[in-house]
Amino acid sequence: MSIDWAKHSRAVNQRYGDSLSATRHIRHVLLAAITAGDIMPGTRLKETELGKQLGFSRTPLREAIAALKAEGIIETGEGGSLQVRVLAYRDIHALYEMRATLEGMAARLAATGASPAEKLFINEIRINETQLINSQASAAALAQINSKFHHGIYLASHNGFLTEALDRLSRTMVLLGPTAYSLPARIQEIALEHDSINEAIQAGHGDDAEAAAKRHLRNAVKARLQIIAGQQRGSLD
Amino acid sequence: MSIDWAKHSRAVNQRYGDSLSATRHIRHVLLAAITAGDIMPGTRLKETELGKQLGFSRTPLREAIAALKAEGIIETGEGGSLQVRVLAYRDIHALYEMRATLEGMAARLAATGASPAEKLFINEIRINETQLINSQASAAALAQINSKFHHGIYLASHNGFLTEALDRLSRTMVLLGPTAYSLPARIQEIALEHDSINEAIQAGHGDDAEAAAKRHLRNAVKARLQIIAGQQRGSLD
DNA sequence: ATGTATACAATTGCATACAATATAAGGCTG
DNA sequence: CAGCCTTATATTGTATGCAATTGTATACAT
Repeated sequence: MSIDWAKHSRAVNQRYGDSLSATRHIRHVLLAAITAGDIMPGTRLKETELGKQLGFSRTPLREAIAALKAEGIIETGEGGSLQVRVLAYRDIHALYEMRATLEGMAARLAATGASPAEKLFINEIRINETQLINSQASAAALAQINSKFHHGIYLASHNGFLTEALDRLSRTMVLLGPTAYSLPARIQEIALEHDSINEAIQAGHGDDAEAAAKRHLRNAVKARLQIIAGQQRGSLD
Repeated sequence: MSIDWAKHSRAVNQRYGDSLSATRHIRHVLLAAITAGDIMPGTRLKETELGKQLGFSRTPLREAIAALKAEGIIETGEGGSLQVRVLAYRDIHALYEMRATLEGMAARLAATGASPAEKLFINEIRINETQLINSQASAAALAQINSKFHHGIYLASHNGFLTEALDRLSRTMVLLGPTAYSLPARIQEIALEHDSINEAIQAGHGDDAEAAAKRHLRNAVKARLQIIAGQQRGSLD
């Protein structure tokens, strides 16, 4: 069976406009397909086939892939074959360890350096999230508002390199599969943890914000491990 | 005047072997040229010209450039023209702020989690550095052993994402120009600061290691600002 | 003299074609 | 029948060519 590339393509056009270069368009489409779970880690990607399906020649496709390789989303196998990166178990810990440090840093900087407008913006997202949770929104919608909340904090750190590093980590995280919003019990916890972070930021307490963000991430690993344990696909693929 | 690409090409072959794909080879050569200061930030890169000089067609060249764009080393100007990324003044602070956090994290992890062999290895590099300083080695040689020292700590953190993020930052730093080893007074300070970090790691004191690394980076920014002030090229390029 | 429009040159973006290499299958030999 | 070598096929790596866009220079008008 084949993947519905047209759907992802439309989504990318809607999000970024249809004036993207082929290379950038393809990059976003591939990321969307991986995020949606249409392409699982370990899946082999064949240039000719992909190019035909996407309706582009191999040249822009290869450039998009070169960028994704530089980001660590796609890797080359032994014979130069391409595949979606497979994360090892210890990578999960390393990934969350990094995110804990960087999210902590971002939260601290946001608390101490965000403008009043930025703080209001973050608070608004937080309120929005509560409404969505109360209205039993879908896991996808919750994951999206969650992204917004975190990204708002990244931006408020006023550090472009930090923002980019965290964005990159987020993109890498999609390799782990479904988000924690598939766990009903975790949703309420997330809300509380986001509240702690938000409150510390609003109050301008750097130490508290950092600590709250780190706590949040520690709990996130735990939830992730729970999901993985639940999947129990075993090691025989 | 033209750049001596052959020199960089040879250096890359010597370092990585001559079996690299054209794309990867070109990527390393470009990085080397930027690091050496042969190509300054803001310099416009023309594909046709570069390809002819390097002896490759535009296809692998463009793929290498796509990777460097993803890394933030090369950026596209308004009209899609390529140029070496120009860092703004505030980028310098953001960059060092990031490095301080990540180097702190790496030093802490190295102190608490490095294997005995890794600790010995780091210590050996540190001793080596002292010898080089005492023998009045060149700035380039000192910069190289400095890289080794830091990279050794990255690896000892046992966190691949952290190592990669720090490597990436290091590559971005070459955009800032000459290293602090051009300042004689700074060399002795660096030795002392490295000693603090090393001692904390050897002793297994995570807090101390992190603090020492952060101190080291704070002083590094100061030295960097001094260099920039000394250059005083003004803002009229 | 300055601002603007138009034509031309230069450069990037994309596609196709070719070369090299890896994978897989089939036949041959021990 | 098993193992290995040979060959055919599939896939990646590289080169070239064309189209579209952008930068630049010159001429004209204000």
